Amino acid sequence: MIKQMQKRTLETRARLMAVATQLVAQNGYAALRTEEVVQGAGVAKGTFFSHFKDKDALMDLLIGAGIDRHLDDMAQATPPATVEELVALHRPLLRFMTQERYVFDVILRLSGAAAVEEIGAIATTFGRYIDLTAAWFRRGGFRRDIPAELLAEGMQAFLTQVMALNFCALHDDQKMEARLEVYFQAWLCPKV
Amino acid sequence: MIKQMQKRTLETRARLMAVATQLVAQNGYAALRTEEVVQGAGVAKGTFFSHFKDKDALMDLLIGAGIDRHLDDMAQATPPATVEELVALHRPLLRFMTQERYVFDVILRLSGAAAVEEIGAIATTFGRYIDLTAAWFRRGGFRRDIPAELLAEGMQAFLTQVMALNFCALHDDQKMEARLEVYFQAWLCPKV
DNA sequence: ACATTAAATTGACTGCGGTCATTTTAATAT
DNA sequence: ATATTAAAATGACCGCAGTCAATTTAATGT
Repeated sequence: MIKQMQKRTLETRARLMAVATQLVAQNGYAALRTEEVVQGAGVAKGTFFSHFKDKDALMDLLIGAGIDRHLDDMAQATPPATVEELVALHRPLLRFMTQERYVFDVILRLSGAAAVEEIGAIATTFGRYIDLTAAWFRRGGFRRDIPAELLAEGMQAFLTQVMALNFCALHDDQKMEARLEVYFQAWLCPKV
Repeated sequence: MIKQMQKRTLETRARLMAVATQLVAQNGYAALRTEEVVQGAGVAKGTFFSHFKDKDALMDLLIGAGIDRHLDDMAQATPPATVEELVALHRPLLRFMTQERYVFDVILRLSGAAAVEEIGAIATTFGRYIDLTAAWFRRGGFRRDIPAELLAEGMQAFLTQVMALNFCALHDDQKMEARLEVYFQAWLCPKV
């Protein structure tokens, strides 16, 4: 049966993922070594790369899952009516994405799919983010002279900007959120 | 004399830079190998790393110089009065920054200084970009409800966004500029 | 049972960035 | 001239991601 072979494959992959998740929980993302993962899973180095294109592909899944959890929470919450609420809703996501410089780098690198066919986990979450925030804007309460999708894309741009600036000097959550609020205000509620 | 020692140091560094520049002109940024650079300069591997913290530090200088050349041109040009002119002014810079995926990655990684003390070449050019565009906005012609500096920072955010999206699917300058115009219009000339 | 075949796994090997104890160079003191 | 000393240069070495020809596993045909 083909099922059998697939089963072995899936088991190995699940084992690799489980070990990787465990190691990340222990030592963080940047410290993850493929060598440790394969040792923990009891397979050879090459097996790792027959399951994942490269280390980034694994990170894409791990970090993408993390982002997804936060988007779930955001989708669950009541839609924000003010910029303050909007910023507050972003806090956990922001914290997750900037927990390590390495994590942010990976997100930046993988936030756009390399090709149309193979859209990665992180790139998918960015699409989700656009959909989610666009839905908020369609409910009204913010500027209406441009499409909600465009508003959402701008959010993404400013989110990235704020996180990038955050790594410039000293890591300071307070500053990050303050800056985000300024950007969001200017983008979502222009007073011309 | 202390001068003598400094001279040797400067000569070696200049030789490394010259060889690196030459190699990049030949094969592009991503293909540069430190091994080739030191061989071309006639020094040992370790010498490279006593002159540059890491490979990124060299790239910072090379790419930073490239960006600076384009900023020189932009500063020379007559200040843009419309969004179309603004986008047109960005064309060469945009082309340079997206000539290689690797170049864009390096720019993203180094656009924020890691620490306050050591602001790199690329990070400096981003400061220059803010100053330049802020000066344009202070002349008027665009929205005035927020500080020119903030407007400029938004430009940077959208510029990054457009370049990132550019690497998502097929590389297409036309689309990149079109998208940039939409963003700039919405950011600089809100019609609320 | 046995042969065939395709997928899954293996691990020695490569490429390349980066390190560091050691050696060389050259400026200054005696 | 010679000793001293600090900077500069050296290159063997390391860590780690990623490769690939060879081997094992397991499903299918006869």
